[in-house]
Amino acid sequence: MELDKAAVCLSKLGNPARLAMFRLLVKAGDEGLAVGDIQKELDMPHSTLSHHISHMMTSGLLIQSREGRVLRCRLDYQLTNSLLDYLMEDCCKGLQEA
Amino acid sequence: MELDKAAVCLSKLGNPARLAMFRLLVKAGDEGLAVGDIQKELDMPHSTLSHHISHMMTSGLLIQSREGRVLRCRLDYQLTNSLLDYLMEDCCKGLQEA
DNA sequence: GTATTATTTCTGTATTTATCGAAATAATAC
DNA sequence: GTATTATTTCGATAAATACAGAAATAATAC
Repeated sequence: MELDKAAVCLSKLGNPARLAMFRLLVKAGDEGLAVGDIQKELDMPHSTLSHHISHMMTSGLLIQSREGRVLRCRLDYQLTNSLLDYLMEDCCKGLQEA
Repeated sequence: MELDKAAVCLSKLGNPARLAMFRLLVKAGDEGLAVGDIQKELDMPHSTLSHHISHMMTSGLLIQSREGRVLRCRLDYQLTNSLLDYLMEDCCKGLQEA
């Protein structure tokens, strides 16, 4: 992963409401959660929640798919893992590039 | 780790300049880096760099120690690992608390 | 068609964060 | 003591982000 991409993802996760949402989705796993389910857990105005969801989508960490009237949210686990790997990449190898 | 603590750490890492600094320190390992070394790599005004360093310190991810005229920066690897662990904790276990 | 449910988009305001020059502090050298 | 080096703190301005009410869209049910 590139630094700028990682920074965007981390900045999105760095908000308590969005991190709480992320944690719910981690627990939910591949099934994901409907926006309404997230709303029930986090209890915030619709517009605020939706704003946070759209932040998460622009980072790519969250993927939405419509199921009738319901929008279901899932994490992109591959991207999530790339992000976590990136943080510790080349640990303790020293500063020289390559 | 608690959600709010994790959110603070992630928000600090979510800035490109600070993430670049974090990555340098990951590569540097236990030796860490002097502020001046970081400055050389990142090339930004002293005051801006110092501001970012102080952000990293308030999160606890970065620890400074004085060595004569030089301030040396190291990562708190234990905290860093707790943060990474926290993100994926209880993955796919479902939403019920416990 | 109208009503209901689920969710987003719009729009504005409040708050936080980023940036950086100039002045200040801390340590060593002379 | 003065000078030099390393780094921070202060203070101001610019930019980004968060928040939430009201209106809009999308899908289903009737």
